[in-house]
Amino acid sequence: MDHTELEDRSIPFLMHLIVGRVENLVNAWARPLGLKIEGVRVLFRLLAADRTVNELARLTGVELSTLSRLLTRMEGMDMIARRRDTTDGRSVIVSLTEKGRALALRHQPVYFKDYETVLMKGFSSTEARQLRELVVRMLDNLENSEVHPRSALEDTPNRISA
Amino acid sequence: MDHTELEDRSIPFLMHLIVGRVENLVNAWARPLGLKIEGVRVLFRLLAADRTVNELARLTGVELSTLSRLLTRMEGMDMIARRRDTTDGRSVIVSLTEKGRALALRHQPVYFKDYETVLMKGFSSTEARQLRELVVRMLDNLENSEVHPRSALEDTPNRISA
DNA sequence: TTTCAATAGTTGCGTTTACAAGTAAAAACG
DNA sequence: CGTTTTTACTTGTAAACGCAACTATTGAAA
Repeated sequence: MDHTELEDRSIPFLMHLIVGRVENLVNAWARPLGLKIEGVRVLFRLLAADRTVNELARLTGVELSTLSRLLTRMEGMDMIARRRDTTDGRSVIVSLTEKGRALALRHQPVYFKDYETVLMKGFSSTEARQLRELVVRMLDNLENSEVHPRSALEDTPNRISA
Repeated sequence: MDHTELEDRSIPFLMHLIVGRVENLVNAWARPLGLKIEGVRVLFRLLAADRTVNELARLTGVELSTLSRLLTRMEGMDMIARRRDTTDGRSVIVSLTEKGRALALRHQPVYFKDYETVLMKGFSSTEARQLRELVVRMLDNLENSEVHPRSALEDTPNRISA
């Protein structure tokens, strides 16, 4: 697709396209492992430390119920293990199995570099730095603006039937 | 969530978070209309011109079968109409109904501005321009790099059982 | 032509998703 | 303490997703 054809050149839409394509690439890459991008994120995240399900959800951006079922699958593939926290019986601690750790260790170094490399090909180090800064600020904006844009209804004088 | 906690500050992941949050906001905004973000995109896109299903898919980034079913729903809500192309019997031309056009016209001006405004709050015009340029270049990189990063399997000396 | 291939769109189907409801443990309250 | 609320996670359910298979039309090949 030639994006120059796109009339909608808004930042959110362009970013949507970029993210979608990266996810497709990563999903294809991770298919032989039986994972999709969320699973890959979980795997790599657990390299740094064991995590509760809640922490994992927060850190990977995966919805909680989705994550719970993903963990069940990854458990079945012997990549991760769940154990109940002994000090807080509500929490479940997720950790890598030996197999999961080997997998993560083997692929992590390549993974992050590869995708950022493709994405930011031809970027000067200054541009790369600027981009990262701007992206972080956008995320800040989203999190600090508790005030949502007005809804389609508030915006609408006469009610539209669903 | 405080993104400063995130260890993974890679551009793809940060963009993933941003896009996800924007989609949630837009979905909430569009719920009273019976639409989600893809439907909103279709609606606004059709303001400029009638389109075939294929064109719409390409222009909105929605997968074809998903789009087909979305169109059926939007047809049921009397927002769009489908008619077969008389010059090419394979194509279906999608257009706005009167109701759909009114809806799109009412909301479009507000919509784009609102979300870009939230996202890029506090950005100087220079920063905004830089961001747009960098984003477009990332999209270019994805589309020109036909060479995918090597797959997890090629990368893996000993095969991992699925 | 007749046949074969390519394009456009829809639908069948198994998987995944997200919201909400459910279970269970801990914390807060009185 | 007993009661209520909050927190952590899982599961039920209906809807949505994407791949692949299918139908139909057009284009190319021989």
